[in-house]
Amino acid sequence: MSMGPKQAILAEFAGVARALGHAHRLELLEHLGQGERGVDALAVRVGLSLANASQHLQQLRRAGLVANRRDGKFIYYRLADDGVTDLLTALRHQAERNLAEVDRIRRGYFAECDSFEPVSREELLERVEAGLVTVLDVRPQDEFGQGHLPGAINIPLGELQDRLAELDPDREVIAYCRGAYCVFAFEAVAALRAQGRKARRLVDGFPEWKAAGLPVSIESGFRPEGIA
Amino acid sequence: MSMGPKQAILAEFAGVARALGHAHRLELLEHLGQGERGVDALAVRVGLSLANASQHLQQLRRAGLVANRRDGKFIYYRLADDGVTDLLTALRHQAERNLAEVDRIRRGYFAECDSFEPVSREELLERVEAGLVTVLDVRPQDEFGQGHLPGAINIPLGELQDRLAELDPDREVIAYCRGAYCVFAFEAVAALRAQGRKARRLVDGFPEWKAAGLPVSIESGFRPEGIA
DNA sequence: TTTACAGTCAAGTAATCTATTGATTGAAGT
DNA sequence: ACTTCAATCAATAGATTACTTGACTGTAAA
Repeated sequence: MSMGPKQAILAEFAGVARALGHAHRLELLEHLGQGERGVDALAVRVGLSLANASQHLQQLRRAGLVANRRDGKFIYYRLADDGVTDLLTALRHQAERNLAEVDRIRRGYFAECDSFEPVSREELLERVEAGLVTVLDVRPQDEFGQGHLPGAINIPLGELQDRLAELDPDREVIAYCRGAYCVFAFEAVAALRAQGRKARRLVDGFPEWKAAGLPVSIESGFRPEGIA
Repeated sequence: MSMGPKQAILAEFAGVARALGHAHRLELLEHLGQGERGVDALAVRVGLSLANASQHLQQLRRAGLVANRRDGKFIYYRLADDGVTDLLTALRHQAERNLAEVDRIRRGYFAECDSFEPVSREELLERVEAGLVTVLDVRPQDEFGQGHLPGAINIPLGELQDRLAELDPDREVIAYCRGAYCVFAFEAVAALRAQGRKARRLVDGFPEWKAAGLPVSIESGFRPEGIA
């Protein structure tokens, strides 16, 4: 049952990959990409029982993908480092390139919203510099508070209809949310276009922006817990 | 039991990750990184039964990580694209950064050989330009034939002692093999240093070189099958 | 101290994954 | 047609994983 050093190391790598091998854990990682959170908040957002979420989080911790800290009676989990987002991005790109099934699901659900090319990070930076666009963060308020694109306006998706007045009608809106497959930005763009506004979405979300080393704003005095 | 588009897509991503979640499959991918191979050759090299290797390869194919083609009665598998190597590299880096266990195994087995800093791809290119080093490929002959670094000399590890005369004693040797955890390069460097030669190893192996878009030489008329 | 709550642990069942065995398919050669 | 060989398929037993339930630990507040 013994094996060489290479097999031992490959077994460790395989352990990391297996930790990524469950949709619930990927969704937990997506939420952790927004900032650190308590177990209960994660469980609610991902739709898991508390015990189940706890166990998935511990698998991620054993694989070195997340870390945690205790503060009072809460335990906050966070991504181990920005490299985790890079690994998730590599996984996503691989799946998008070579899995017909992913493409089929994308086309089925996201077809109409996706008909306008998403905006790259570089293009967004240029157009913000030039003062041509409004950057719109459609995530819940607390996620916005833990970090967001500089100069972005936060209007959670549910409030968008009521707060349209806050957006300059003459400027194009570029919306973003949690990541490439978070539906918030898709729906926000669809809603804005239905109102006759010019709107596109950023190609991916906040965690990828941060992992790319681009500047991030944080509200002073944010509360890590609490659902807005 | 139904779920939204995001969950469906995350489940696909998880499937790709799960395909990477077994040491044998990672080793198969490492071998496929050298070039395409038949099922039997892979099974022998990785030490699996034919049926078992076949089934692992089919899992990799379902996940879109490898592709295959039939030629006569042989079926040749290959990596789906160079992005697979990128994903494997991202996985390796993540594990190296955050898993103490990987570090422990490295130290235990590779300590003495690793005491000299590995050479980066950039440094190798510079020193080859300047004519300062001999590049040594210690993989089996057939893997060399399917693609190797330009100007590299191929001496499989087992023949190194007998063919020392082919290496200029006054030039430093930079050895490489299949990848960062392939032991061939470690052992070649150790053997050369034991002979009083100057020798270091390239930081990783041939697949990473190729995936980085650097130039690759291929022997004309190579035979994909056959163990040297 | 007691109570309350966040989170973990332990145990059990159902489902999934792994590796082996032997049968089967598909292409070549006789 | 028959044989041969590469590879896949099918069926199985044993191991691992997922989710639930209920008990337990650690911290804070009454």
